[in-house]
Amino acid sequence: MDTGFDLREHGGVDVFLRDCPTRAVLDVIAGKWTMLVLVALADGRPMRFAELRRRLDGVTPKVLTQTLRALEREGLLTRTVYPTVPPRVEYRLTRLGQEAGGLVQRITDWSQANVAVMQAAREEYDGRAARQLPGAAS
Amino acid sequence: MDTGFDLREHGGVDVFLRDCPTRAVLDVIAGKWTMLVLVALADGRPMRFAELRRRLDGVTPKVLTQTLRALEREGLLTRTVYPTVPPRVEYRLTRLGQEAGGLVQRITDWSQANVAVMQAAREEYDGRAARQLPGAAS
DNA sequence: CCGCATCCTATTGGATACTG
DNA sequence: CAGTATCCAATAGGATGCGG
Repeated sequence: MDTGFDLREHGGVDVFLRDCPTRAVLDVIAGKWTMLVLVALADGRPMRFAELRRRLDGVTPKVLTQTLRALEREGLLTRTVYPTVPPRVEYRLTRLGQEAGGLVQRITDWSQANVAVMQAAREEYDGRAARQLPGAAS
Repeated sequence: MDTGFDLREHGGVDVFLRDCPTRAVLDVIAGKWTMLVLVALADGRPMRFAELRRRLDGVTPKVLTQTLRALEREGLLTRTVYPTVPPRVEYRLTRLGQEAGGLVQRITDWSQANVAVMQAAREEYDGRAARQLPGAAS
């Protein structure tokens, strides 16, 4: 179980070096749709491709597939094909995936609770920027 | 305080529509370095530009600036300039930012605890893929 | 129904050099 | 020290159409 990385060699738990394994995980969940998939499946209930596609409004099939494959590769998701006709494929988070989904859901819950605050911050920031760049027209 | 979005109009709390405000937040923290910045500053201690740059090994000044500005815009970070010479600029998470940082840190902690499992999953997945695409050479 | 193949664009991120 | 400016590369993401 050697991961080829020892935090102690690099001076502490909070150093973010180029080859830190945490980065690999972060890079995966940083995908545009990944966290949404994780939250959608966080409760452990399996879901079919089309259903996921509907819940993630705007995702194209290609990108959804890529996202699902990446999660499968990481061991967070299982893909089960039922050889029926028409074909039926179910996606379900593993135990590990559910843990991740739960953590991500905390973030989405938190952000929903603070949407208004952040929108206000954004507007104030943009307003300040606009005043400092007095622009040409009207 | 109207955000222009009412979840009830769209059929539930767990629908991820194109204009869902949660998406905006997710898009911000999904940046390649954003979560690392959030964790680095999660304890509330301010940090200077160069110090951050050292901790996020590999980040270029341009990208770090972009990341910091995005967080500032969202109201998660404050940028304080001390008009000394040489110049001194401190970055510090707001209360909101610290909350976010705490949540992200749970994810990084979790991923560090499960690095080995995920690496194993990755290798098994890749191995299976290699066996199914029997490749040309040797 | 699931999702791959192809092609294409846009955005992100990086390298390098330079400035207040 | 703390960035900005410029240019460039990578890749993520999207549109469309077909195949099992």
